Amino acid sequence: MERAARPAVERPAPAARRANSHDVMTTFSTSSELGRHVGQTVTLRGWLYNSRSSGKLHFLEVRDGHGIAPCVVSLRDVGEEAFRAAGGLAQETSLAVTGAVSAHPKRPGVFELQVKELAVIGAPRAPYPISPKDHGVEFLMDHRHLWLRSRRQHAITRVRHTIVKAIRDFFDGRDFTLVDAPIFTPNACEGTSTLFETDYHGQPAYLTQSGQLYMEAAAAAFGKAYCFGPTFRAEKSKTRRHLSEFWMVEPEVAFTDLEGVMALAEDFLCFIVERVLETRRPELAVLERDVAKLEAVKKPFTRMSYTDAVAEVARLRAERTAAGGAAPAAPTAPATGEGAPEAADEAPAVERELVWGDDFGAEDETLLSQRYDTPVMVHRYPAAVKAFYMKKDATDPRLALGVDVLAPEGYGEVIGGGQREDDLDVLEAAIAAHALPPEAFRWYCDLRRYGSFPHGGFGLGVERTVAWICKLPHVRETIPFARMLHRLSP
RNA sequence: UCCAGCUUAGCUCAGUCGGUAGAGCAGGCGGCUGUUAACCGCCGGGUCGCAGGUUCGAGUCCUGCAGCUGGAGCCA
Repeated sequence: MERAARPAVERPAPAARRANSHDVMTTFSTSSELGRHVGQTVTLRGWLYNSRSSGKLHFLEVRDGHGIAPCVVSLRDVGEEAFRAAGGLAQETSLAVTGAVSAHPKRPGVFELQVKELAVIGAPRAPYPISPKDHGVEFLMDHRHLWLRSRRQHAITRVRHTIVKAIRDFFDGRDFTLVDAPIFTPNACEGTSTLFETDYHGQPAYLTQSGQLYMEAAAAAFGKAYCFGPTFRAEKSKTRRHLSEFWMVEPEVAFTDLEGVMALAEDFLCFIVERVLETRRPELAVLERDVAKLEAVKKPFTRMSYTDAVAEVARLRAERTAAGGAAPAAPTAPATGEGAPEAADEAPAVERELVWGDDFGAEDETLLSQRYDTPVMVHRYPAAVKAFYMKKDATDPRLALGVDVLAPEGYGEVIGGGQREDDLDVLEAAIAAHALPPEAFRWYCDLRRYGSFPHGGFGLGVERTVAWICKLPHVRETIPFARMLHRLSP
């Protein structure tokens, strides 16, 4: 689909590089376009991903950023000197190979190059650290700058790209205006989470944990608005679902209610999944993702009140105990050549009874979300466990009009949101009840002071969404350079 | 912060009852005309995380520390 701009060094003359040119030797191509050049001679530039040899034949897998093309070097075609050189190339040598394109004799739909010329652009100065066998998580994360080259990481990153594009297309297509929220904030948006503190010209400032409050201001200005950017949490979380720096998209809509927010979240997730299925089948195949599970993500999603969910969790826990007491299976990815880390066995959690008023634990979310093929929308939580800005349910003031969307297959919360408190007096009382500094929220209260309006929105965590759609065991593989409790480099 | 597990070659791991270090990959050399993490033969490669203890003797047992991994809490 997208085609990268070609750097200047690749340029002979633009006209000579057109795919329809039958001009041999000057047609540059990419591995993903080889099928359009059968019978022609093209040049590929890339890196040696792996090679095998069979006496008078070398098989080079050339990785060019788009895909990996099999290239066959025959002693008969290139002569003894070039043949020997081709056999001695180290992994990740950058090179240019020129040859005729043909269909792969054994793999339908795969095209290979019968090499006539091979030029080394840059030979590695040391053996490439990531060999084609298994590696551990720590080693791979230490070499993240190189790990990105691997087939599996390439596939994940391209799915992430498509998800990010789908997010923008969805909101842009529905007349939302992009309103960027600040990264530096003077105080905790929600007053609860642990934030990263910085020195802002002599006064403390915090890295944002949410753009939501700013989006409420944007909703009053634009009707429908969203922000999309990095978000920071300083909690010392060490789990497969947490990063210190992650990306979040936060739409906010004027004149809507909880039902409207849920309908938007539902359409949004369906749009993202459909887009990935439309454009990233090859990448999902590399990841050995069961696409039937994604194809099942269709409207309507299961909607369940918190009160019903508590009963459901209690039932599921009892069922599990009866079935042998095993903890719910954690999401795992198939182990592949690049050493996909296996999820460790779940430690059985200390099981205290879940009573009405408690928030769900991670295990409860897993239990619930494994139960259904579609995401599950759990709504109307106890107000006591939710943020101060959530609007109370008029029919039961113990409840807040919030919703969490749990992704299927045990992935848990990918969206959190709801309807906001739009009554100035109630909001000011909530700020006082949470012991928050009223002056810091004066501008936020202004939104209710000058033409208040019912409104709501949600936040979607990009990395958790990528992990779910790719069925990855850990969010650290969903972002190019993860920032975690014990990971600040590369 | 708490709980559990792990730490042996560049990488992934094995190492029995406490008796003095082993495989695969990567690297080097050689072989093979359709390989798919190719395969076959040969070669080089070790401060067994660190500190202390028990013992005639510790990779192995004990104590402490460090690092990592997973989980809890918090959350997207």
